[in-house]
Amino acid sequence: MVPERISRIGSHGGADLCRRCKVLPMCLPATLGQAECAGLTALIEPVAYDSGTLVYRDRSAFDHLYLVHSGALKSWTSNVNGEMQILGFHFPGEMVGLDGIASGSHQCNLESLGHSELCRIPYARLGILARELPGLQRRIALMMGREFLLDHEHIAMMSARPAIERLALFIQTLARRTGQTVKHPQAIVLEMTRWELANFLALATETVSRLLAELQKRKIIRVDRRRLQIVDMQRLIEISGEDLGDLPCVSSSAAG
Amino acid sequence: MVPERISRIGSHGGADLCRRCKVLPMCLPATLGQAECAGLTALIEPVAYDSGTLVYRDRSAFDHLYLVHSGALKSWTSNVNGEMQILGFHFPGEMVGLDGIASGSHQCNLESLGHSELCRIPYARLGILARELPGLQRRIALMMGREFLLDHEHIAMMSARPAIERLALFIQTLARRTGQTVKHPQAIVLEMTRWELANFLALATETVSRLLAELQKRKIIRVDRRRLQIVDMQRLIEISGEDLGDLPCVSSSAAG
DNA sequence: CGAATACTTGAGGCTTTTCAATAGGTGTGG
DNA sequence: CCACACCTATTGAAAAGCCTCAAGTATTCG
Repeated sequence: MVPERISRIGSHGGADLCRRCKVLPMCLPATLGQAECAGLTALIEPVAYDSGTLVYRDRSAFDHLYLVHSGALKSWTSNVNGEMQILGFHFPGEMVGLDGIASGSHQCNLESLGHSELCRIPYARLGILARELPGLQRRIALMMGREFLLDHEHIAMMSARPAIERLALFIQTLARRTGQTVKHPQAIVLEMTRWELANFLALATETVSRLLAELQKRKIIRVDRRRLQIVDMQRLIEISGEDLGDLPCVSSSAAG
Repeated sequence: MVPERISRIGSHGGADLCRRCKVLPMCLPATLGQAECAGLTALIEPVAYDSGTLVYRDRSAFDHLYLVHSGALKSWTSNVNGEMQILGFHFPGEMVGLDGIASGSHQCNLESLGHSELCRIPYARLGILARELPGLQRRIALMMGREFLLDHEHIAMMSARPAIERLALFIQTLARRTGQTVKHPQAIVLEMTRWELANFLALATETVSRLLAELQKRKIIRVDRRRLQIVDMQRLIEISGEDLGDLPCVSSSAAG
């Protein structure tokens, strides 16, 4: 039932790991100077996970934080009946593992959806380094702050009461987090199954399927299996009743 | 519509502010030594807010973090239709204001439910102090980590599909966060209205009212206006389908 | 190519919402 | 102190939305 943990050294790597990285602008070292960046890079261990494998397990010891380099992941817990509850999806540039900080052990499972690459950072050493590098300290706080906002978006999304509003909000957040521009929306790849999407939104898979079909019929999106294209962003925003602003904390706006 | 901001110097205060504080074991300085604690205390400004007043406003500048000393608060945003969406309730010992870290401006409103007292801490100076005091640095991370867990609990709660499960989970979390013991449950005071509770759980107020009545009829709780007494914790856990463990990060278990 | 999995579509039923009316509680002013 | 207004909470009946069950189609993987 529970997938085996499989990790291996990721293909990304090297001394200037971060400075070459394509997600640098939205990642932890975004605004760091060369020296600070080098200090951080020295801590990073690239790791990779195949579809369905666990990066960490609920109740396992918390030793590392992770930055998503490529791919997508889900974090989940199971209740007493053994039913999976998906707590969040995680995309490149985002920080993962924060659920372990409070108690010293992880409070959920982190599982790779497709193949994904992450940067693993020893938490204790990161804290020590942050004391020497104020820029890094600020940046860590910013990244954590962004995770709060993502959780709050999730909460707001689940509160949207007509199910189609929930779905419309999800598509918006997905577009932002996978780096879509509002003007020229590219095809989004849904890394998760309909079941996972439904679980995330607290809906039935059949409902998700039906509502995706309806949005397509109304020419707001085009959807074909895992490919999703936003056709009419304006109407998508109208349906969702909320225009999510830009994601904070990417390099251009990361002055704080 | 939006309440005026009213703040005044809180009645709690003094040089050994924290060391006398009744919520110390679950608060930021819980495990700090005397010197560290003194450094932190020097930064703290006690403030108090009356029912319905705002501690901070959506989009206002982020300069301070807060620790709840007494009372209870809600954080909320409004969507394009002007409808309030409650993102969380906040109780003594908890850290508030984290929504401002990522962008440098708050992303929601923080409003006092009843009368409440908070400890206001300048964020920039806290960061500087944390660099000198590793114990404080760890403690800040722990407190933030706890807020992640609370958000995840909220998400899991909203995913519980029969509404009565959601309500049962809420009552459990409320009992924990207001310092109830499992063995001798005291009367809990619901600081929020039924409307606010319903909004938080993404339910209709009428549904909340009906389900509270049902839980009472089944002799699992006793409820009278804002007073709520848990009668049968075991069955409450059975209904909710989840036994929430102890809240991490209180002083006894805050070694990490 | 066959089996297993993922997705779609339809029909009926049930939970929750909505609408509406009533009861209870709180605060103000006479 | 009581009457009144206002707000909050409760309760009922009807409607709607979403879920469950069920069948069928498509896709992936061995």
